[in-house]
Amino acid sequence: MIMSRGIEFNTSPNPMKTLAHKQSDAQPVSWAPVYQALREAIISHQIPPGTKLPEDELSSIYSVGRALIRPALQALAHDKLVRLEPNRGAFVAQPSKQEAREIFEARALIEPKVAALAAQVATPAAIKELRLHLEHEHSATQAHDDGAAIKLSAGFHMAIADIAAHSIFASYVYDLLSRSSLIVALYWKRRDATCESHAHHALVEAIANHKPDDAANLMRSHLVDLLSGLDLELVSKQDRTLSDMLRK
Amino acid sequence: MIMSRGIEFNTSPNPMKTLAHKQSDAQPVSWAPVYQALREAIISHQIPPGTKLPEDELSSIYSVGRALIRPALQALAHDKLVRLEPNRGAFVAQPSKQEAREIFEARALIEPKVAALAAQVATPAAIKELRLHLEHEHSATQAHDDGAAIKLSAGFHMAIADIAAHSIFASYVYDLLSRSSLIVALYWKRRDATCESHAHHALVEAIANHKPDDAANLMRSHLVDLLSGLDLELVSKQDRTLSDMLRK
DNA sequence: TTATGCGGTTTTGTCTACAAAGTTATTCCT
DNA sequence: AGGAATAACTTTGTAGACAAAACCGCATAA
Repeated sequence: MIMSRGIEFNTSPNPMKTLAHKQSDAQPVSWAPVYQALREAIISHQIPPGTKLPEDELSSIYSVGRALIRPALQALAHDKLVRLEPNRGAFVAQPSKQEAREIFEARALIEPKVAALAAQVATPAAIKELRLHLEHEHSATQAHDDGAAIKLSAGFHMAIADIAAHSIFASYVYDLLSRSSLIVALYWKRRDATCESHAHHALVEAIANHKPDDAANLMRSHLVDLLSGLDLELVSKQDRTLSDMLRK
Repeated sequence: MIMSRGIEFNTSPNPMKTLAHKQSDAQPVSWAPVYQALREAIISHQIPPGTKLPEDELSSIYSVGRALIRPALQALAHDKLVRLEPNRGAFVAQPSKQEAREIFEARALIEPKVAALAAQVATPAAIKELRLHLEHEHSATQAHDDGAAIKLSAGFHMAIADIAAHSIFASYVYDLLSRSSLIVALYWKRRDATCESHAHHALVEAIANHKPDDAANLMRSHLVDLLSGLDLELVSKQDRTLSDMLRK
């Protein structure tokens, strides 16, 4: 078993349990471990955007045949986490600034609605778990563990989507969050990530007190804050592709 | 070339042009013709929900190797149009009533926003095309061509999403519309589809006059109308799975 | 008569090999 | 010396074959 780069996966009976949060479209297929491992590695910034993902390299890393690598890459391509170029191979996606803006616009529409739903149906147990999540975030931020902080921040939003118990919205939130992770890797400019925890704290209170409107508004402003931490000033699409070509 | 069931596809340079409306995530891969043909067949109710899709049958129908069938089925599974059961095969998806409700809730959130966006940015050319679309719908309804009417009705919503020029929202609308097609196949109770064209007409006017709020409200009420045409009264999830087992 | 166990058949899952396309480096010509 | 064409190499795309799992029918026993 070759296990380089520190990427690991187990072949337990239910391989989808690998992730911290349950996957909305969990299909118990055999290439799931590869998919999950790669997805985790991309989302947690272990593999930077633009990295080439050669099939036989992955094949030897995970010690499975290429037949299991291909569907995993295809699934990641459908998630827009990798870009498949015919006869060229797979690369970790690099969302354009335009895409980044649109993703955050979509989040600004969907996540407030999800937060309101969560505030309506949250059980005491769910709220307790949410507070626990907040604790973890806080300790990760204090320990300056950037990787864990990023993952936990996304996990907080996923947890709210789980509470809302709406499979469609949840899958969209998962989709947008994973792509947001790529956006953060590319366009994050502010290094002081302290501003977030206060917003999360207020959100938990609104949800715990069953105030849907407050939760929605807090989520909306929180997303505006997040967006303001990105460097997305206008560049024309032509410039973007030109610089792409020059850089490459 | 074996072409049964009337399903056809061409292998033109850009196989994605087969569909009436451009696909948001158009990847110029070789299995695209199979994917498009199957997707079209499912959406247009040529293949009813629950139908098994054996790999080698599809392989002989489209006269391609199974290696091209598998990724196509996988992509359709990601779209939630087919369900992949390990070691069992692929089946056309059968959304539960719960899923159906959630899908229409998602549409009720996203499509009004998209309609408002379209009303803001619609060009005269786009409006003209929208009116043309309306004409086609009208003639299909008058000719009692149910299949065409269903497809054109969805096409109208897709056209609005195209005008809005927001790739994320557009892909979500496409996703929700294709799944709505399955829902209609399963749960449609009203056979008089005449009510729709008036709502579409009013929507076009709101978009043409650049009134985003009106467009959003019209879209919202239109979706409520559509939902009321479905038979989705409560059945407990336990009952649902039980009846599933009995029926199968 | 009904239920259970066994075996054949069908269908999916995976691997290996070959073909095609792309990329890179080298060489030759200007 | 610089640029273009060509050749070698690398990587992906596709087909075929084999193995494993599930399904169906039949026989046998309670």
